[in-house]
Amino acid sequence: MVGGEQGSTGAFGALAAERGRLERTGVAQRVAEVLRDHITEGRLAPGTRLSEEALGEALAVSRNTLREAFRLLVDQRLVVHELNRGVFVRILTPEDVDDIFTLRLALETAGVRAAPRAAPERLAQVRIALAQAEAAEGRGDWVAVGTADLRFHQSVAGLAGSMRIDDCMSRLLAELRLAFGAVPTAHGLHEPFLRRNQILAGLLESGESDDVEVELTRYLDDARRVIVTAMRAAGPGAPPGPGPAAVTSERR
Amino acid sequence: MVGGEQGSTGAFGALAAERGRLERTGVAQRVAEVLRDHITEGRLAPGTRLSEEALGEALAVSRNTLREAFRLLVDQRLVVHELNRGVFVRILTPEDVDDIFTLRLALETAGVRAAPRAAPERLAQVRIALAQAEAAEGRGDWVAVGTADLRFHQSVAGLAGSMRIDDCMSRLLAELRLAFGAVPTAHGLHEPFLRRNQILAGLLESGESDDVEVELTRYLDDARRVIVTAMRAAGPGAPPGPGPAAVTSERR
DNA sequence: GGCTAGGGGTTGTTGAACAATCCGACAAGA
DNA sequence: TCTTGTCGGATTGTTCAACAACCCCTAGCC
Repeated sequence: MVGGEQGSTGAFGALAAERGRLERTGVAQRVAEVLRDHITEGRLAPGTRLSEEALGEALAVSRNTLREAFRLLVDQRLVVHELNRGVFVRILTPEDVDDIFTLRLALETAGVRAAPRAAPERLAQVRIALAQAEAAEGRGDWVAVGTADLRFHQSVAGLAGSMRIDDCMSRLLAELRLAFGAVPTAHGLHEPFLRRNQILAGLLESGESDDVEVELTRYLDDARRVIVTAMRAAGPGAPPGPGPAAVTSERR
Repeated sequence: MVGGEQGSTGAFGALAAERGRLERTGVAQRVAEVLRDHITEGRLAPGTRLSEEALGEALAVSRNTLREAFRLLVDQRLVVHELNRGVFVRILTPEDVDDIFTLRLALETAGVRAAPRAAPERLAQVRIALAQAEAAEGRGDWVAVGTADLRFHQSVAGLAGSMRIDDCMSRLLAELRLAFGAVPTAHGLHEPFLRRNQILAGLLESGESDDVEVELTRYLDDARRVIVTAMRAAGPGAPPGPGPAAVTSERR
């Protein structure tokens, strides 16, 4: 997430890929990660207010550090900041989901278009994600299927070989996770899309660029529709997660 | 930039659109704007180190507020933050420019694809930007031509009608401005691309979707090549701007 | 020459304080 | 009853000062 490397891969190019892991993180970044996990896992319901004082005490960090963490989360669109009112866990509207899928289509299309010229590692990533999804399906672990599904699409966009596209995409998918709180993670929801992921992958390997594109467009269109209708059905005011968050108060 | 409105336009729907204007801005945001302008106009050369102490004194804001502003600039990728080392004005490598154009192609392609279904205001924006560029050309104001050119492409991507695509795109173009410091703003540079903007617009109006796409691809490919070669020619260590920045020290 | 230890300077983090702002509640008036 | 004005509590915005942690550079050592 830091991003500003100007690369000079020395003789240890293989190690260079691991750079990001030892990138030392300040307290603020770690706080942001904790909050991000809580949000994307639905433990902090959308609309929840994140009080500086309460959270600062709960996490044992100063207000200033917490505010720094908030800025990172605002950057990822997981929370919104309103002047003199504080920060709130983002509420995704159906219109947001619509918008997200528009951008998603653009990014993934860029990926499949570049597929014939893509680096072998990138294609491998696609296969790996698909395999993970299938394995999770075998175990009946549907939340893992969901994760693998996101990773699959992340790597499809990754075929473009562009750092910025990767970035955009992961940001987008994190945001999309916010909507998953509204749609129950069920068998029937993921199963058909897993099949279509396999179809997509197959088309990708066979190099039928145009076919992949039309299938991808249909795929995303259907997925969008499923999520939007699920959101509309669940309706506002009914975030299904059991709300154990005592640290924070609701939005008005 | 705040973004989290969930609309309930009452009887004053017309006014609701103006909401964003009274969105008050904190000191940090204004500081960030000042710095952004200085950077994009080349008054702060890439690689310049932005010392918290020096800048805080120069702008008469506290270190904490300044750090808040830095976060916003990091978000826009205009500066990079290195832990325990500080923030530096971003140095764009040719690889970065390459990457930027990959994403740019994806976004603008999304725009032209949606052109047939685009809202009339969006199409109007394209025409306006083009007209502005032509007017600036008539005046011989080549920096204005450059600005209008960016706005033109921004509105092309805008045809997709997606808030997030607009966002991505403006972010991208701000970043691209960083590279413009390395390429002299000259007649010969902009003039051919202005012509091709006109061609693009013409194709857009006539609805020849496929033709627009291939022309756009060629266009961006050429533009990328021009900028990259210009950067390579200027080479590292020769940022052409006269460096009046006494507030800050160079990077090592 | 190459390596280690130390020092100067910068950033990271904290805590406290005050000002600005928002929100809800209460009261006064039509 | 409904609207409007005003007040007070609570939260955020901003600043300041201090210390710890860290990086880079240099001096000295082998």
